[in-house]
Amino acid sequence: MSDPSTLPALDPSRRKGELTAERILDAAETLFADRGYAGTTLRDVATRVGLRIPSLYNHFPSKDALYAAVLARGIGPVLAILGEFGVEDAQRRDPGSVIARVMALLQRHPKLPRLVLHETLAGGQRLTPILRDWIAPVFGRAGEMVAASPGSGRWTPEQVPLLVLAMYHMVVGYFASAALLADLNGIDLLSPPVFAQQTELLREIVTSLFPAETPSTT
Amino acid sequence: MSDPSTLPALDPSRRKGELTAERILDAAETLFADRGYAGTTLRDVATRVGLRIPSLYNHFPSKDALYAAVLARGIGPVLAILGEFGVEDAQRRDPGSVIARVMALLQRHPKLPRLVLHETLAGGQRLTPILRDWIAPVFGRAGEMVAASPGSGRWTPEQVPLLVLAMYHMVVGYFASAALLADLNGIDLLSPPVFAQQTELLREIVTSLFPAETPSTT
Amino acid sequence: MSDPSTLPALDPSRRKGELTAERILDAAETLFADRGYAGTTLRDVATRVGLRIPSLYNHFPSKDALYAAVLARGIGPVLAILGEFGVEDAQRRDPGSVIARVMALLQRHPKLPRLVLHETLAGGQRLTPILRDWIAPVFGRAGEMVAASPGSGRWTPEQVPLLVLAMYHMVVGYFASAALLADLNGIDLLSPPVFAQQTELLREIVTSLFPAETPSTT
Amino acid sequence: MSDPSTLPALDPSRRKGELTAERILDAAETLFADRGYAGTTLRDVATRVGLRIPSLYNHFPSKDALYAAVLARGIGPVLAILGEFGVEDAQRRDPGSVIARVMALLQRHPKLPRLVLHETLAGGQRLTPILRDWIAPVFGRAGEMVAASPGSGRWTPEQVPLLVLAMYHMVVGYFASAALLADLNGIDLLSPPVFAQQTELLREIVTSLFPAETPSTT
DNA sequence: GATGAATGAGGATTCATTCAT
DNA sequence: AATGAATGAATCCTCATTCAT
Repeated sequence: MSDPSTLPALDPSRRKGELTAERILDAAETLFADRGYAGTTLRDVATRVGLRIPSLYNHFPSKDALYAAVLARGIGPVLAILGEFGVEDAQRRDPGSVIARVMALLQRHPKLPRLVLHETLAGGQRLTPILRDWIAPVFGRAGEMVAASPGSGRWTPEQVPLLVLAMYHMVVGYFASAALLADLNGIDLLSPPVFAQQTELLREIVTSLFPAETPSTT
Repeated sequence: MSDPSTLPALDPSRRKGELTAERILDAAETLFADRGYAGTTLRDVATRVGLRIPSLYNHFPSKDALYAAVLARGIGPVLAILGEFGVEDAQRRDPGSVIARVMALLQRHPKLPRLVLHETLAGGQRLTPILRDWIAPVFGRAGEMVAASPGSGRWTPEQVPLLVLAMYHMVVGYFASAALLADLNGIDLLSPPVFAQQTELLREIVTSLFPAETPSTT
Repeated sequence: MSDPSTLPALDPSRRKGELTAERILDAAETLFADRGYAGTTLRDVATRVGLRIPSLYNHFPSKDALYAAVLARGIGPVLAILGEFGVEDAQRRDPGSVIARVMALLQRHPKLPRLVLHETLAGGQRLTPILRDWIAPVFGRAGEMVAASPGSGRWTPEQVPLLVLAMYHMVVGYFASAALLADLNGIDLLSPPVFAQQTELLREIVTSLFPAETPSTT
Repeated sequence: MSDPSTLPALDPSRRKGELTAERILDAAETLFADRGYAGTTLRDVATRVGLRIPSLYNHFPSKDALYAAVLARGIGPVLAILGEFGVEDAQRRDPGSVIARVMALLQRHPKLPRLVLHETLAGGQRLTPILRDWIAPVFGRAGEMVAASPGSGRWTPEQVPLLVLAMYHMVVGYFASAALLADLNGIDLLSPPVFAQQTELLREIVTSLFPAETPSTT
């Protein structure tokens, strides 16, 4: 994200300001993901960035705006990528690969699920528009993918949205529980081996739910 | 939860006192579940109960204690019931029925999952002991049940905890998303028909994952 | 204002609270009159009362509300008294006595003119409604009084409001300048002798403007 | 005030610089007159000029200095002109013409009275020296003029300063109330017709107070 | 058991100012 | 001359808590 070498020489002063904004976003993302909106203090953010509180206001006009920016920066790219498959993948024989790719994507944005979950618990009051505009379509497309999947014959149309939701929860909840399990059992869910195991598990679960071979007998 | 009709005529003053504590717990439970610990204010609680803030201190010594009491009151009965099956049910042929019963149990305590999820997201810092003492054993027992299930041959021992976790997330996440979906799509996940559908779906999913009859052929 | 001896024994606790509120109003009145709204800080008010800032919020919900209360408490009684004459006095032969009585009234509320003047300078933005409801009628009545005065034949109907305004400014401005002149020349405009002189002057001025005996010839 | 058209072609860069300072003074004058010192923010000033805050510091070393400059620029010319008459006019038969000329002068500097009034209310603490040096002499000269006026026989020497003050307040208060009345009644006191009426009214009032013809009969 | 009053600590935000660019 | 960034101080206000009543 902050890779100066790849960028053509910008006006250095602007560059610096943008970097600071990015660092603020990084700090805020972590804190919001950990503690939620109410539990996060601008003092925490500032301290983490190595600034004084008023300096934050040189980059974001309010705590709310900072939160929105964190969400936008986090959700945007993920949804963009999410939007890419779905068209082609619905036709594939392997729905399990989709969930594996989602996991891989989220592995690079592990704070996002917690961020979204905080919002979800709060009823999305603060940023319902963002959620409405961004998440709803993804759920819709996911439903279409499920419906188009080979093994979807098992499920009634009414079940499809709930099925998507359940898979969503399996994925998102995994990230949500990571911190707690690390604290409780010393197991780091986000460590590569465990993560690979989880991905494999999800793939198997999906495969179970969409038994691709079923139509072969027909 | 606060069901005065079932109580025999108590000494009115004492009963009133208990009722007040109960009413505070009710209000706090709702608010903590909705907004988390940091997002909930004693003012909110007091207003919801129809008291002034200092009165809360006649019943609970601090906000933290109130939170702990809410968690204890919420988690306790559920875990108690959860503890009952497991022994017998592990022997049964139908792991799906277990999850159905959990759903039925949580339907009567719908705020509990959100409460726990808030804690989970926060890393359980505030009340790790409660979680350690209460939740960890349940997970352990659930793992044993899964391992003892007829269809468990599919899963390696390493996968079992992750499998339990995934099912846990499917259940808990469902309650967590209820408020948001109600707000977003107008769908009330907690309405009886949808809830029944979800329960049935989970049962089918579990059945898929533990194909009880399959091994009969082997 | 705070005269406990005349009041029947109230519930002491309530009494105390009301006294505190009154003391806050006193302090705020002085400060708002001296420095205006923006120039007055709650810290100043609290310090002057001998409280900490948050305690102010036990009595007034916001700085704005405190300001409104100060204005209401200050303007209310004055306007009430102002409203009393006008009916009868319009019939009198001596318009100068009215202004003398206004001066006597304001002598007991010397901060009020400065308070109102601050508002006036600010365009009354903050409390236009109060001004509209309270001051406008007084001006209207004053205009009627002027029009009904014996010597009013000199003035055209269009001049009457401007005449009222000019007299208003003579009165109000006197109080506004008091602090400055005390500071600059050491003259205390509010000292009884000077004040009596000013009252007499105003009476003469008004008498000049409404030469009561003139109509006798007509 | 900032009338570029009358200026011969200056060195553009220098001219632009001066213009910027002038524009800052214009903006600040309006804001200080409207909201007083405490109620005016450098952000407001900068926004109104179309600059960022730090740029103001290229032209004025502090908010206080800016305020002083506004006052100096506003008061200076007016006092200069005010100083011109007095000598000659004291001899004239028509004291009403003096006040008419003051009004005409202030019509071109309508913010000045409000600026001064803000200072007056604040006790002149901030800029007492300016007031002492500039305003006191004017009052003194005005007193001399009044004493030298034909109709001054009515007034005792002790009354003269108070009389001057009262007339001062009639004039200054008129400008102070302009904004409020515009807001309240939609009457624009500064519109030419109303202003002419007010000037005429003041002339009549002064004439009443100094009945020039009186000595003729004796 | 309930509450008005008081308060230390801390919340987000604004302000005037400085400095490097 | 203009400005983005940074900041100490102070703004209004809220919070959890205590205490006397």
